Amino acid sequence: MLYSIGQVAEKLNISTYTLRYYDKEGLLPFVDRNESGRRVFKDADFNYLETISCLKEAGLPVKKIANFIELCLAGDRTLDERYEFLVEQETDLEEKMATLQHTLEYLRWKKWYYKRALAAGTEDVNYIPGTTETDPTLRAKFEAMVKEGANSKELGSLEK
Amino acid sequence: MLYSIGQVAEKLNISTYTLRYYDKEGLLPFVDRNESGRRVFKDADFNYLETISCLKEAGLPVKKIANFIELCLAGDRTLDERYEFLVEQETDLEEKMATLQHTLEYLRWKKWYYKRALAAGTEDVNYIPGTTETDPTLRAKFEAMVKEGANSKELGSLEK
DNA sequence: ATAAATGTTAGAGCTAAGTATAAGTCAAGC
DNA sequence: GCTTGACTTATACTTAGCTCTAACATTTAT
Repeated sequence: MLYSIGQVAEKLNISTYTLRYYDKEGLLPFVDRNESGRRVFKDADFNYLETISCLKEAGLPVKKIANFIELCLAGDRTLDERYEFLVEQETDLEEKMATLQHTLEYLRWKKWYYKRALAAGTEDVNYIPGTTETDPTLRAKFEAMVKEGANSKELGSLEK
Repeated sequence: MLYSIGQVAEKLNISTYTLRYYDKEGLLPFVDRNESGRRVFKDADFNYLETISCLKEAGLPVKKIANFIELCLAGDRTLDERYEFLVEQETDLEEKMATLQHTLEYLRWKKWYYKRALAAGTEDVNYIPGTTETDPTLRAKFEAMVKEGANSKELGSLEK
């Protein structure tokens, strides 16, 4: 089964512009051309396209992805390099997810903060009396509540 | 306690250029100026700066963050809007983390794929014999191995 | 009191990742 | 045989988020 650039674009939900851009940047050296110079994608190419999409999702710049694809086409002598590359990406992504987890916890704490303020009708309930600074004991209270109430009614009341 | 733009930049590990850029984009309307027009940050501002950094971490564009900061300065009448904003960001981030989890799983699968290839000295062990296409039963084998071997020696052998 | 450091603004420049345009080629349907 | 639509290349434009420069002011240390 063979595919034109337009068909691939549609399948992957990206534009033909993007695909040509990727090709120019060296992400698609495996794509064949027909007699009149048009790109012809084959089924096997979708494996590469999946890898490209995954590495993009992981946040890698196009040049690094091009690099990896190059290694893939270079044959068995680059197997170890490819493995090390993946180990590195795994580590980076794990770190990224850990910081996103902290970000998420911050958002939840702020949600709780505003829920409290909404209940009182004013943000003042979260401030040190007489100031406009957040009561520094408040976050600890929130954390305690999350900890004990995980999966219970306590947490349920945090949700919508 | 008061801080110059340079001191804040150092604390936050960002450049003064970036801070001025943020100010220009409306992220820092709470920052005061002294008689000669220089920015003067106060302790209370670090709460906002923490929020800004969190929202950046979550991947929000600068304009949306400026929007939220504006709501914060508008007083209690925007409490509900701020709460809804946070709910939306929480949802978006949860979705983002779910797709990153898939990405991570793909990276681990590929790591396993290359570990197999390395052990054999050639990628051919992963192909349908005679072709250059990946054996389609392979990923299921990997998934099964992950599932049963979670936290055991099986998984340990996947690591370095 | 003078040099060095730090600040100010306006505006130019840079990088990444597309996105669009122009001018042309090619294959299919009427 | 001619129009339509999908393709080709090269090149220009766009957006986001900085990053830097220039020209000038102010503050700090010697």
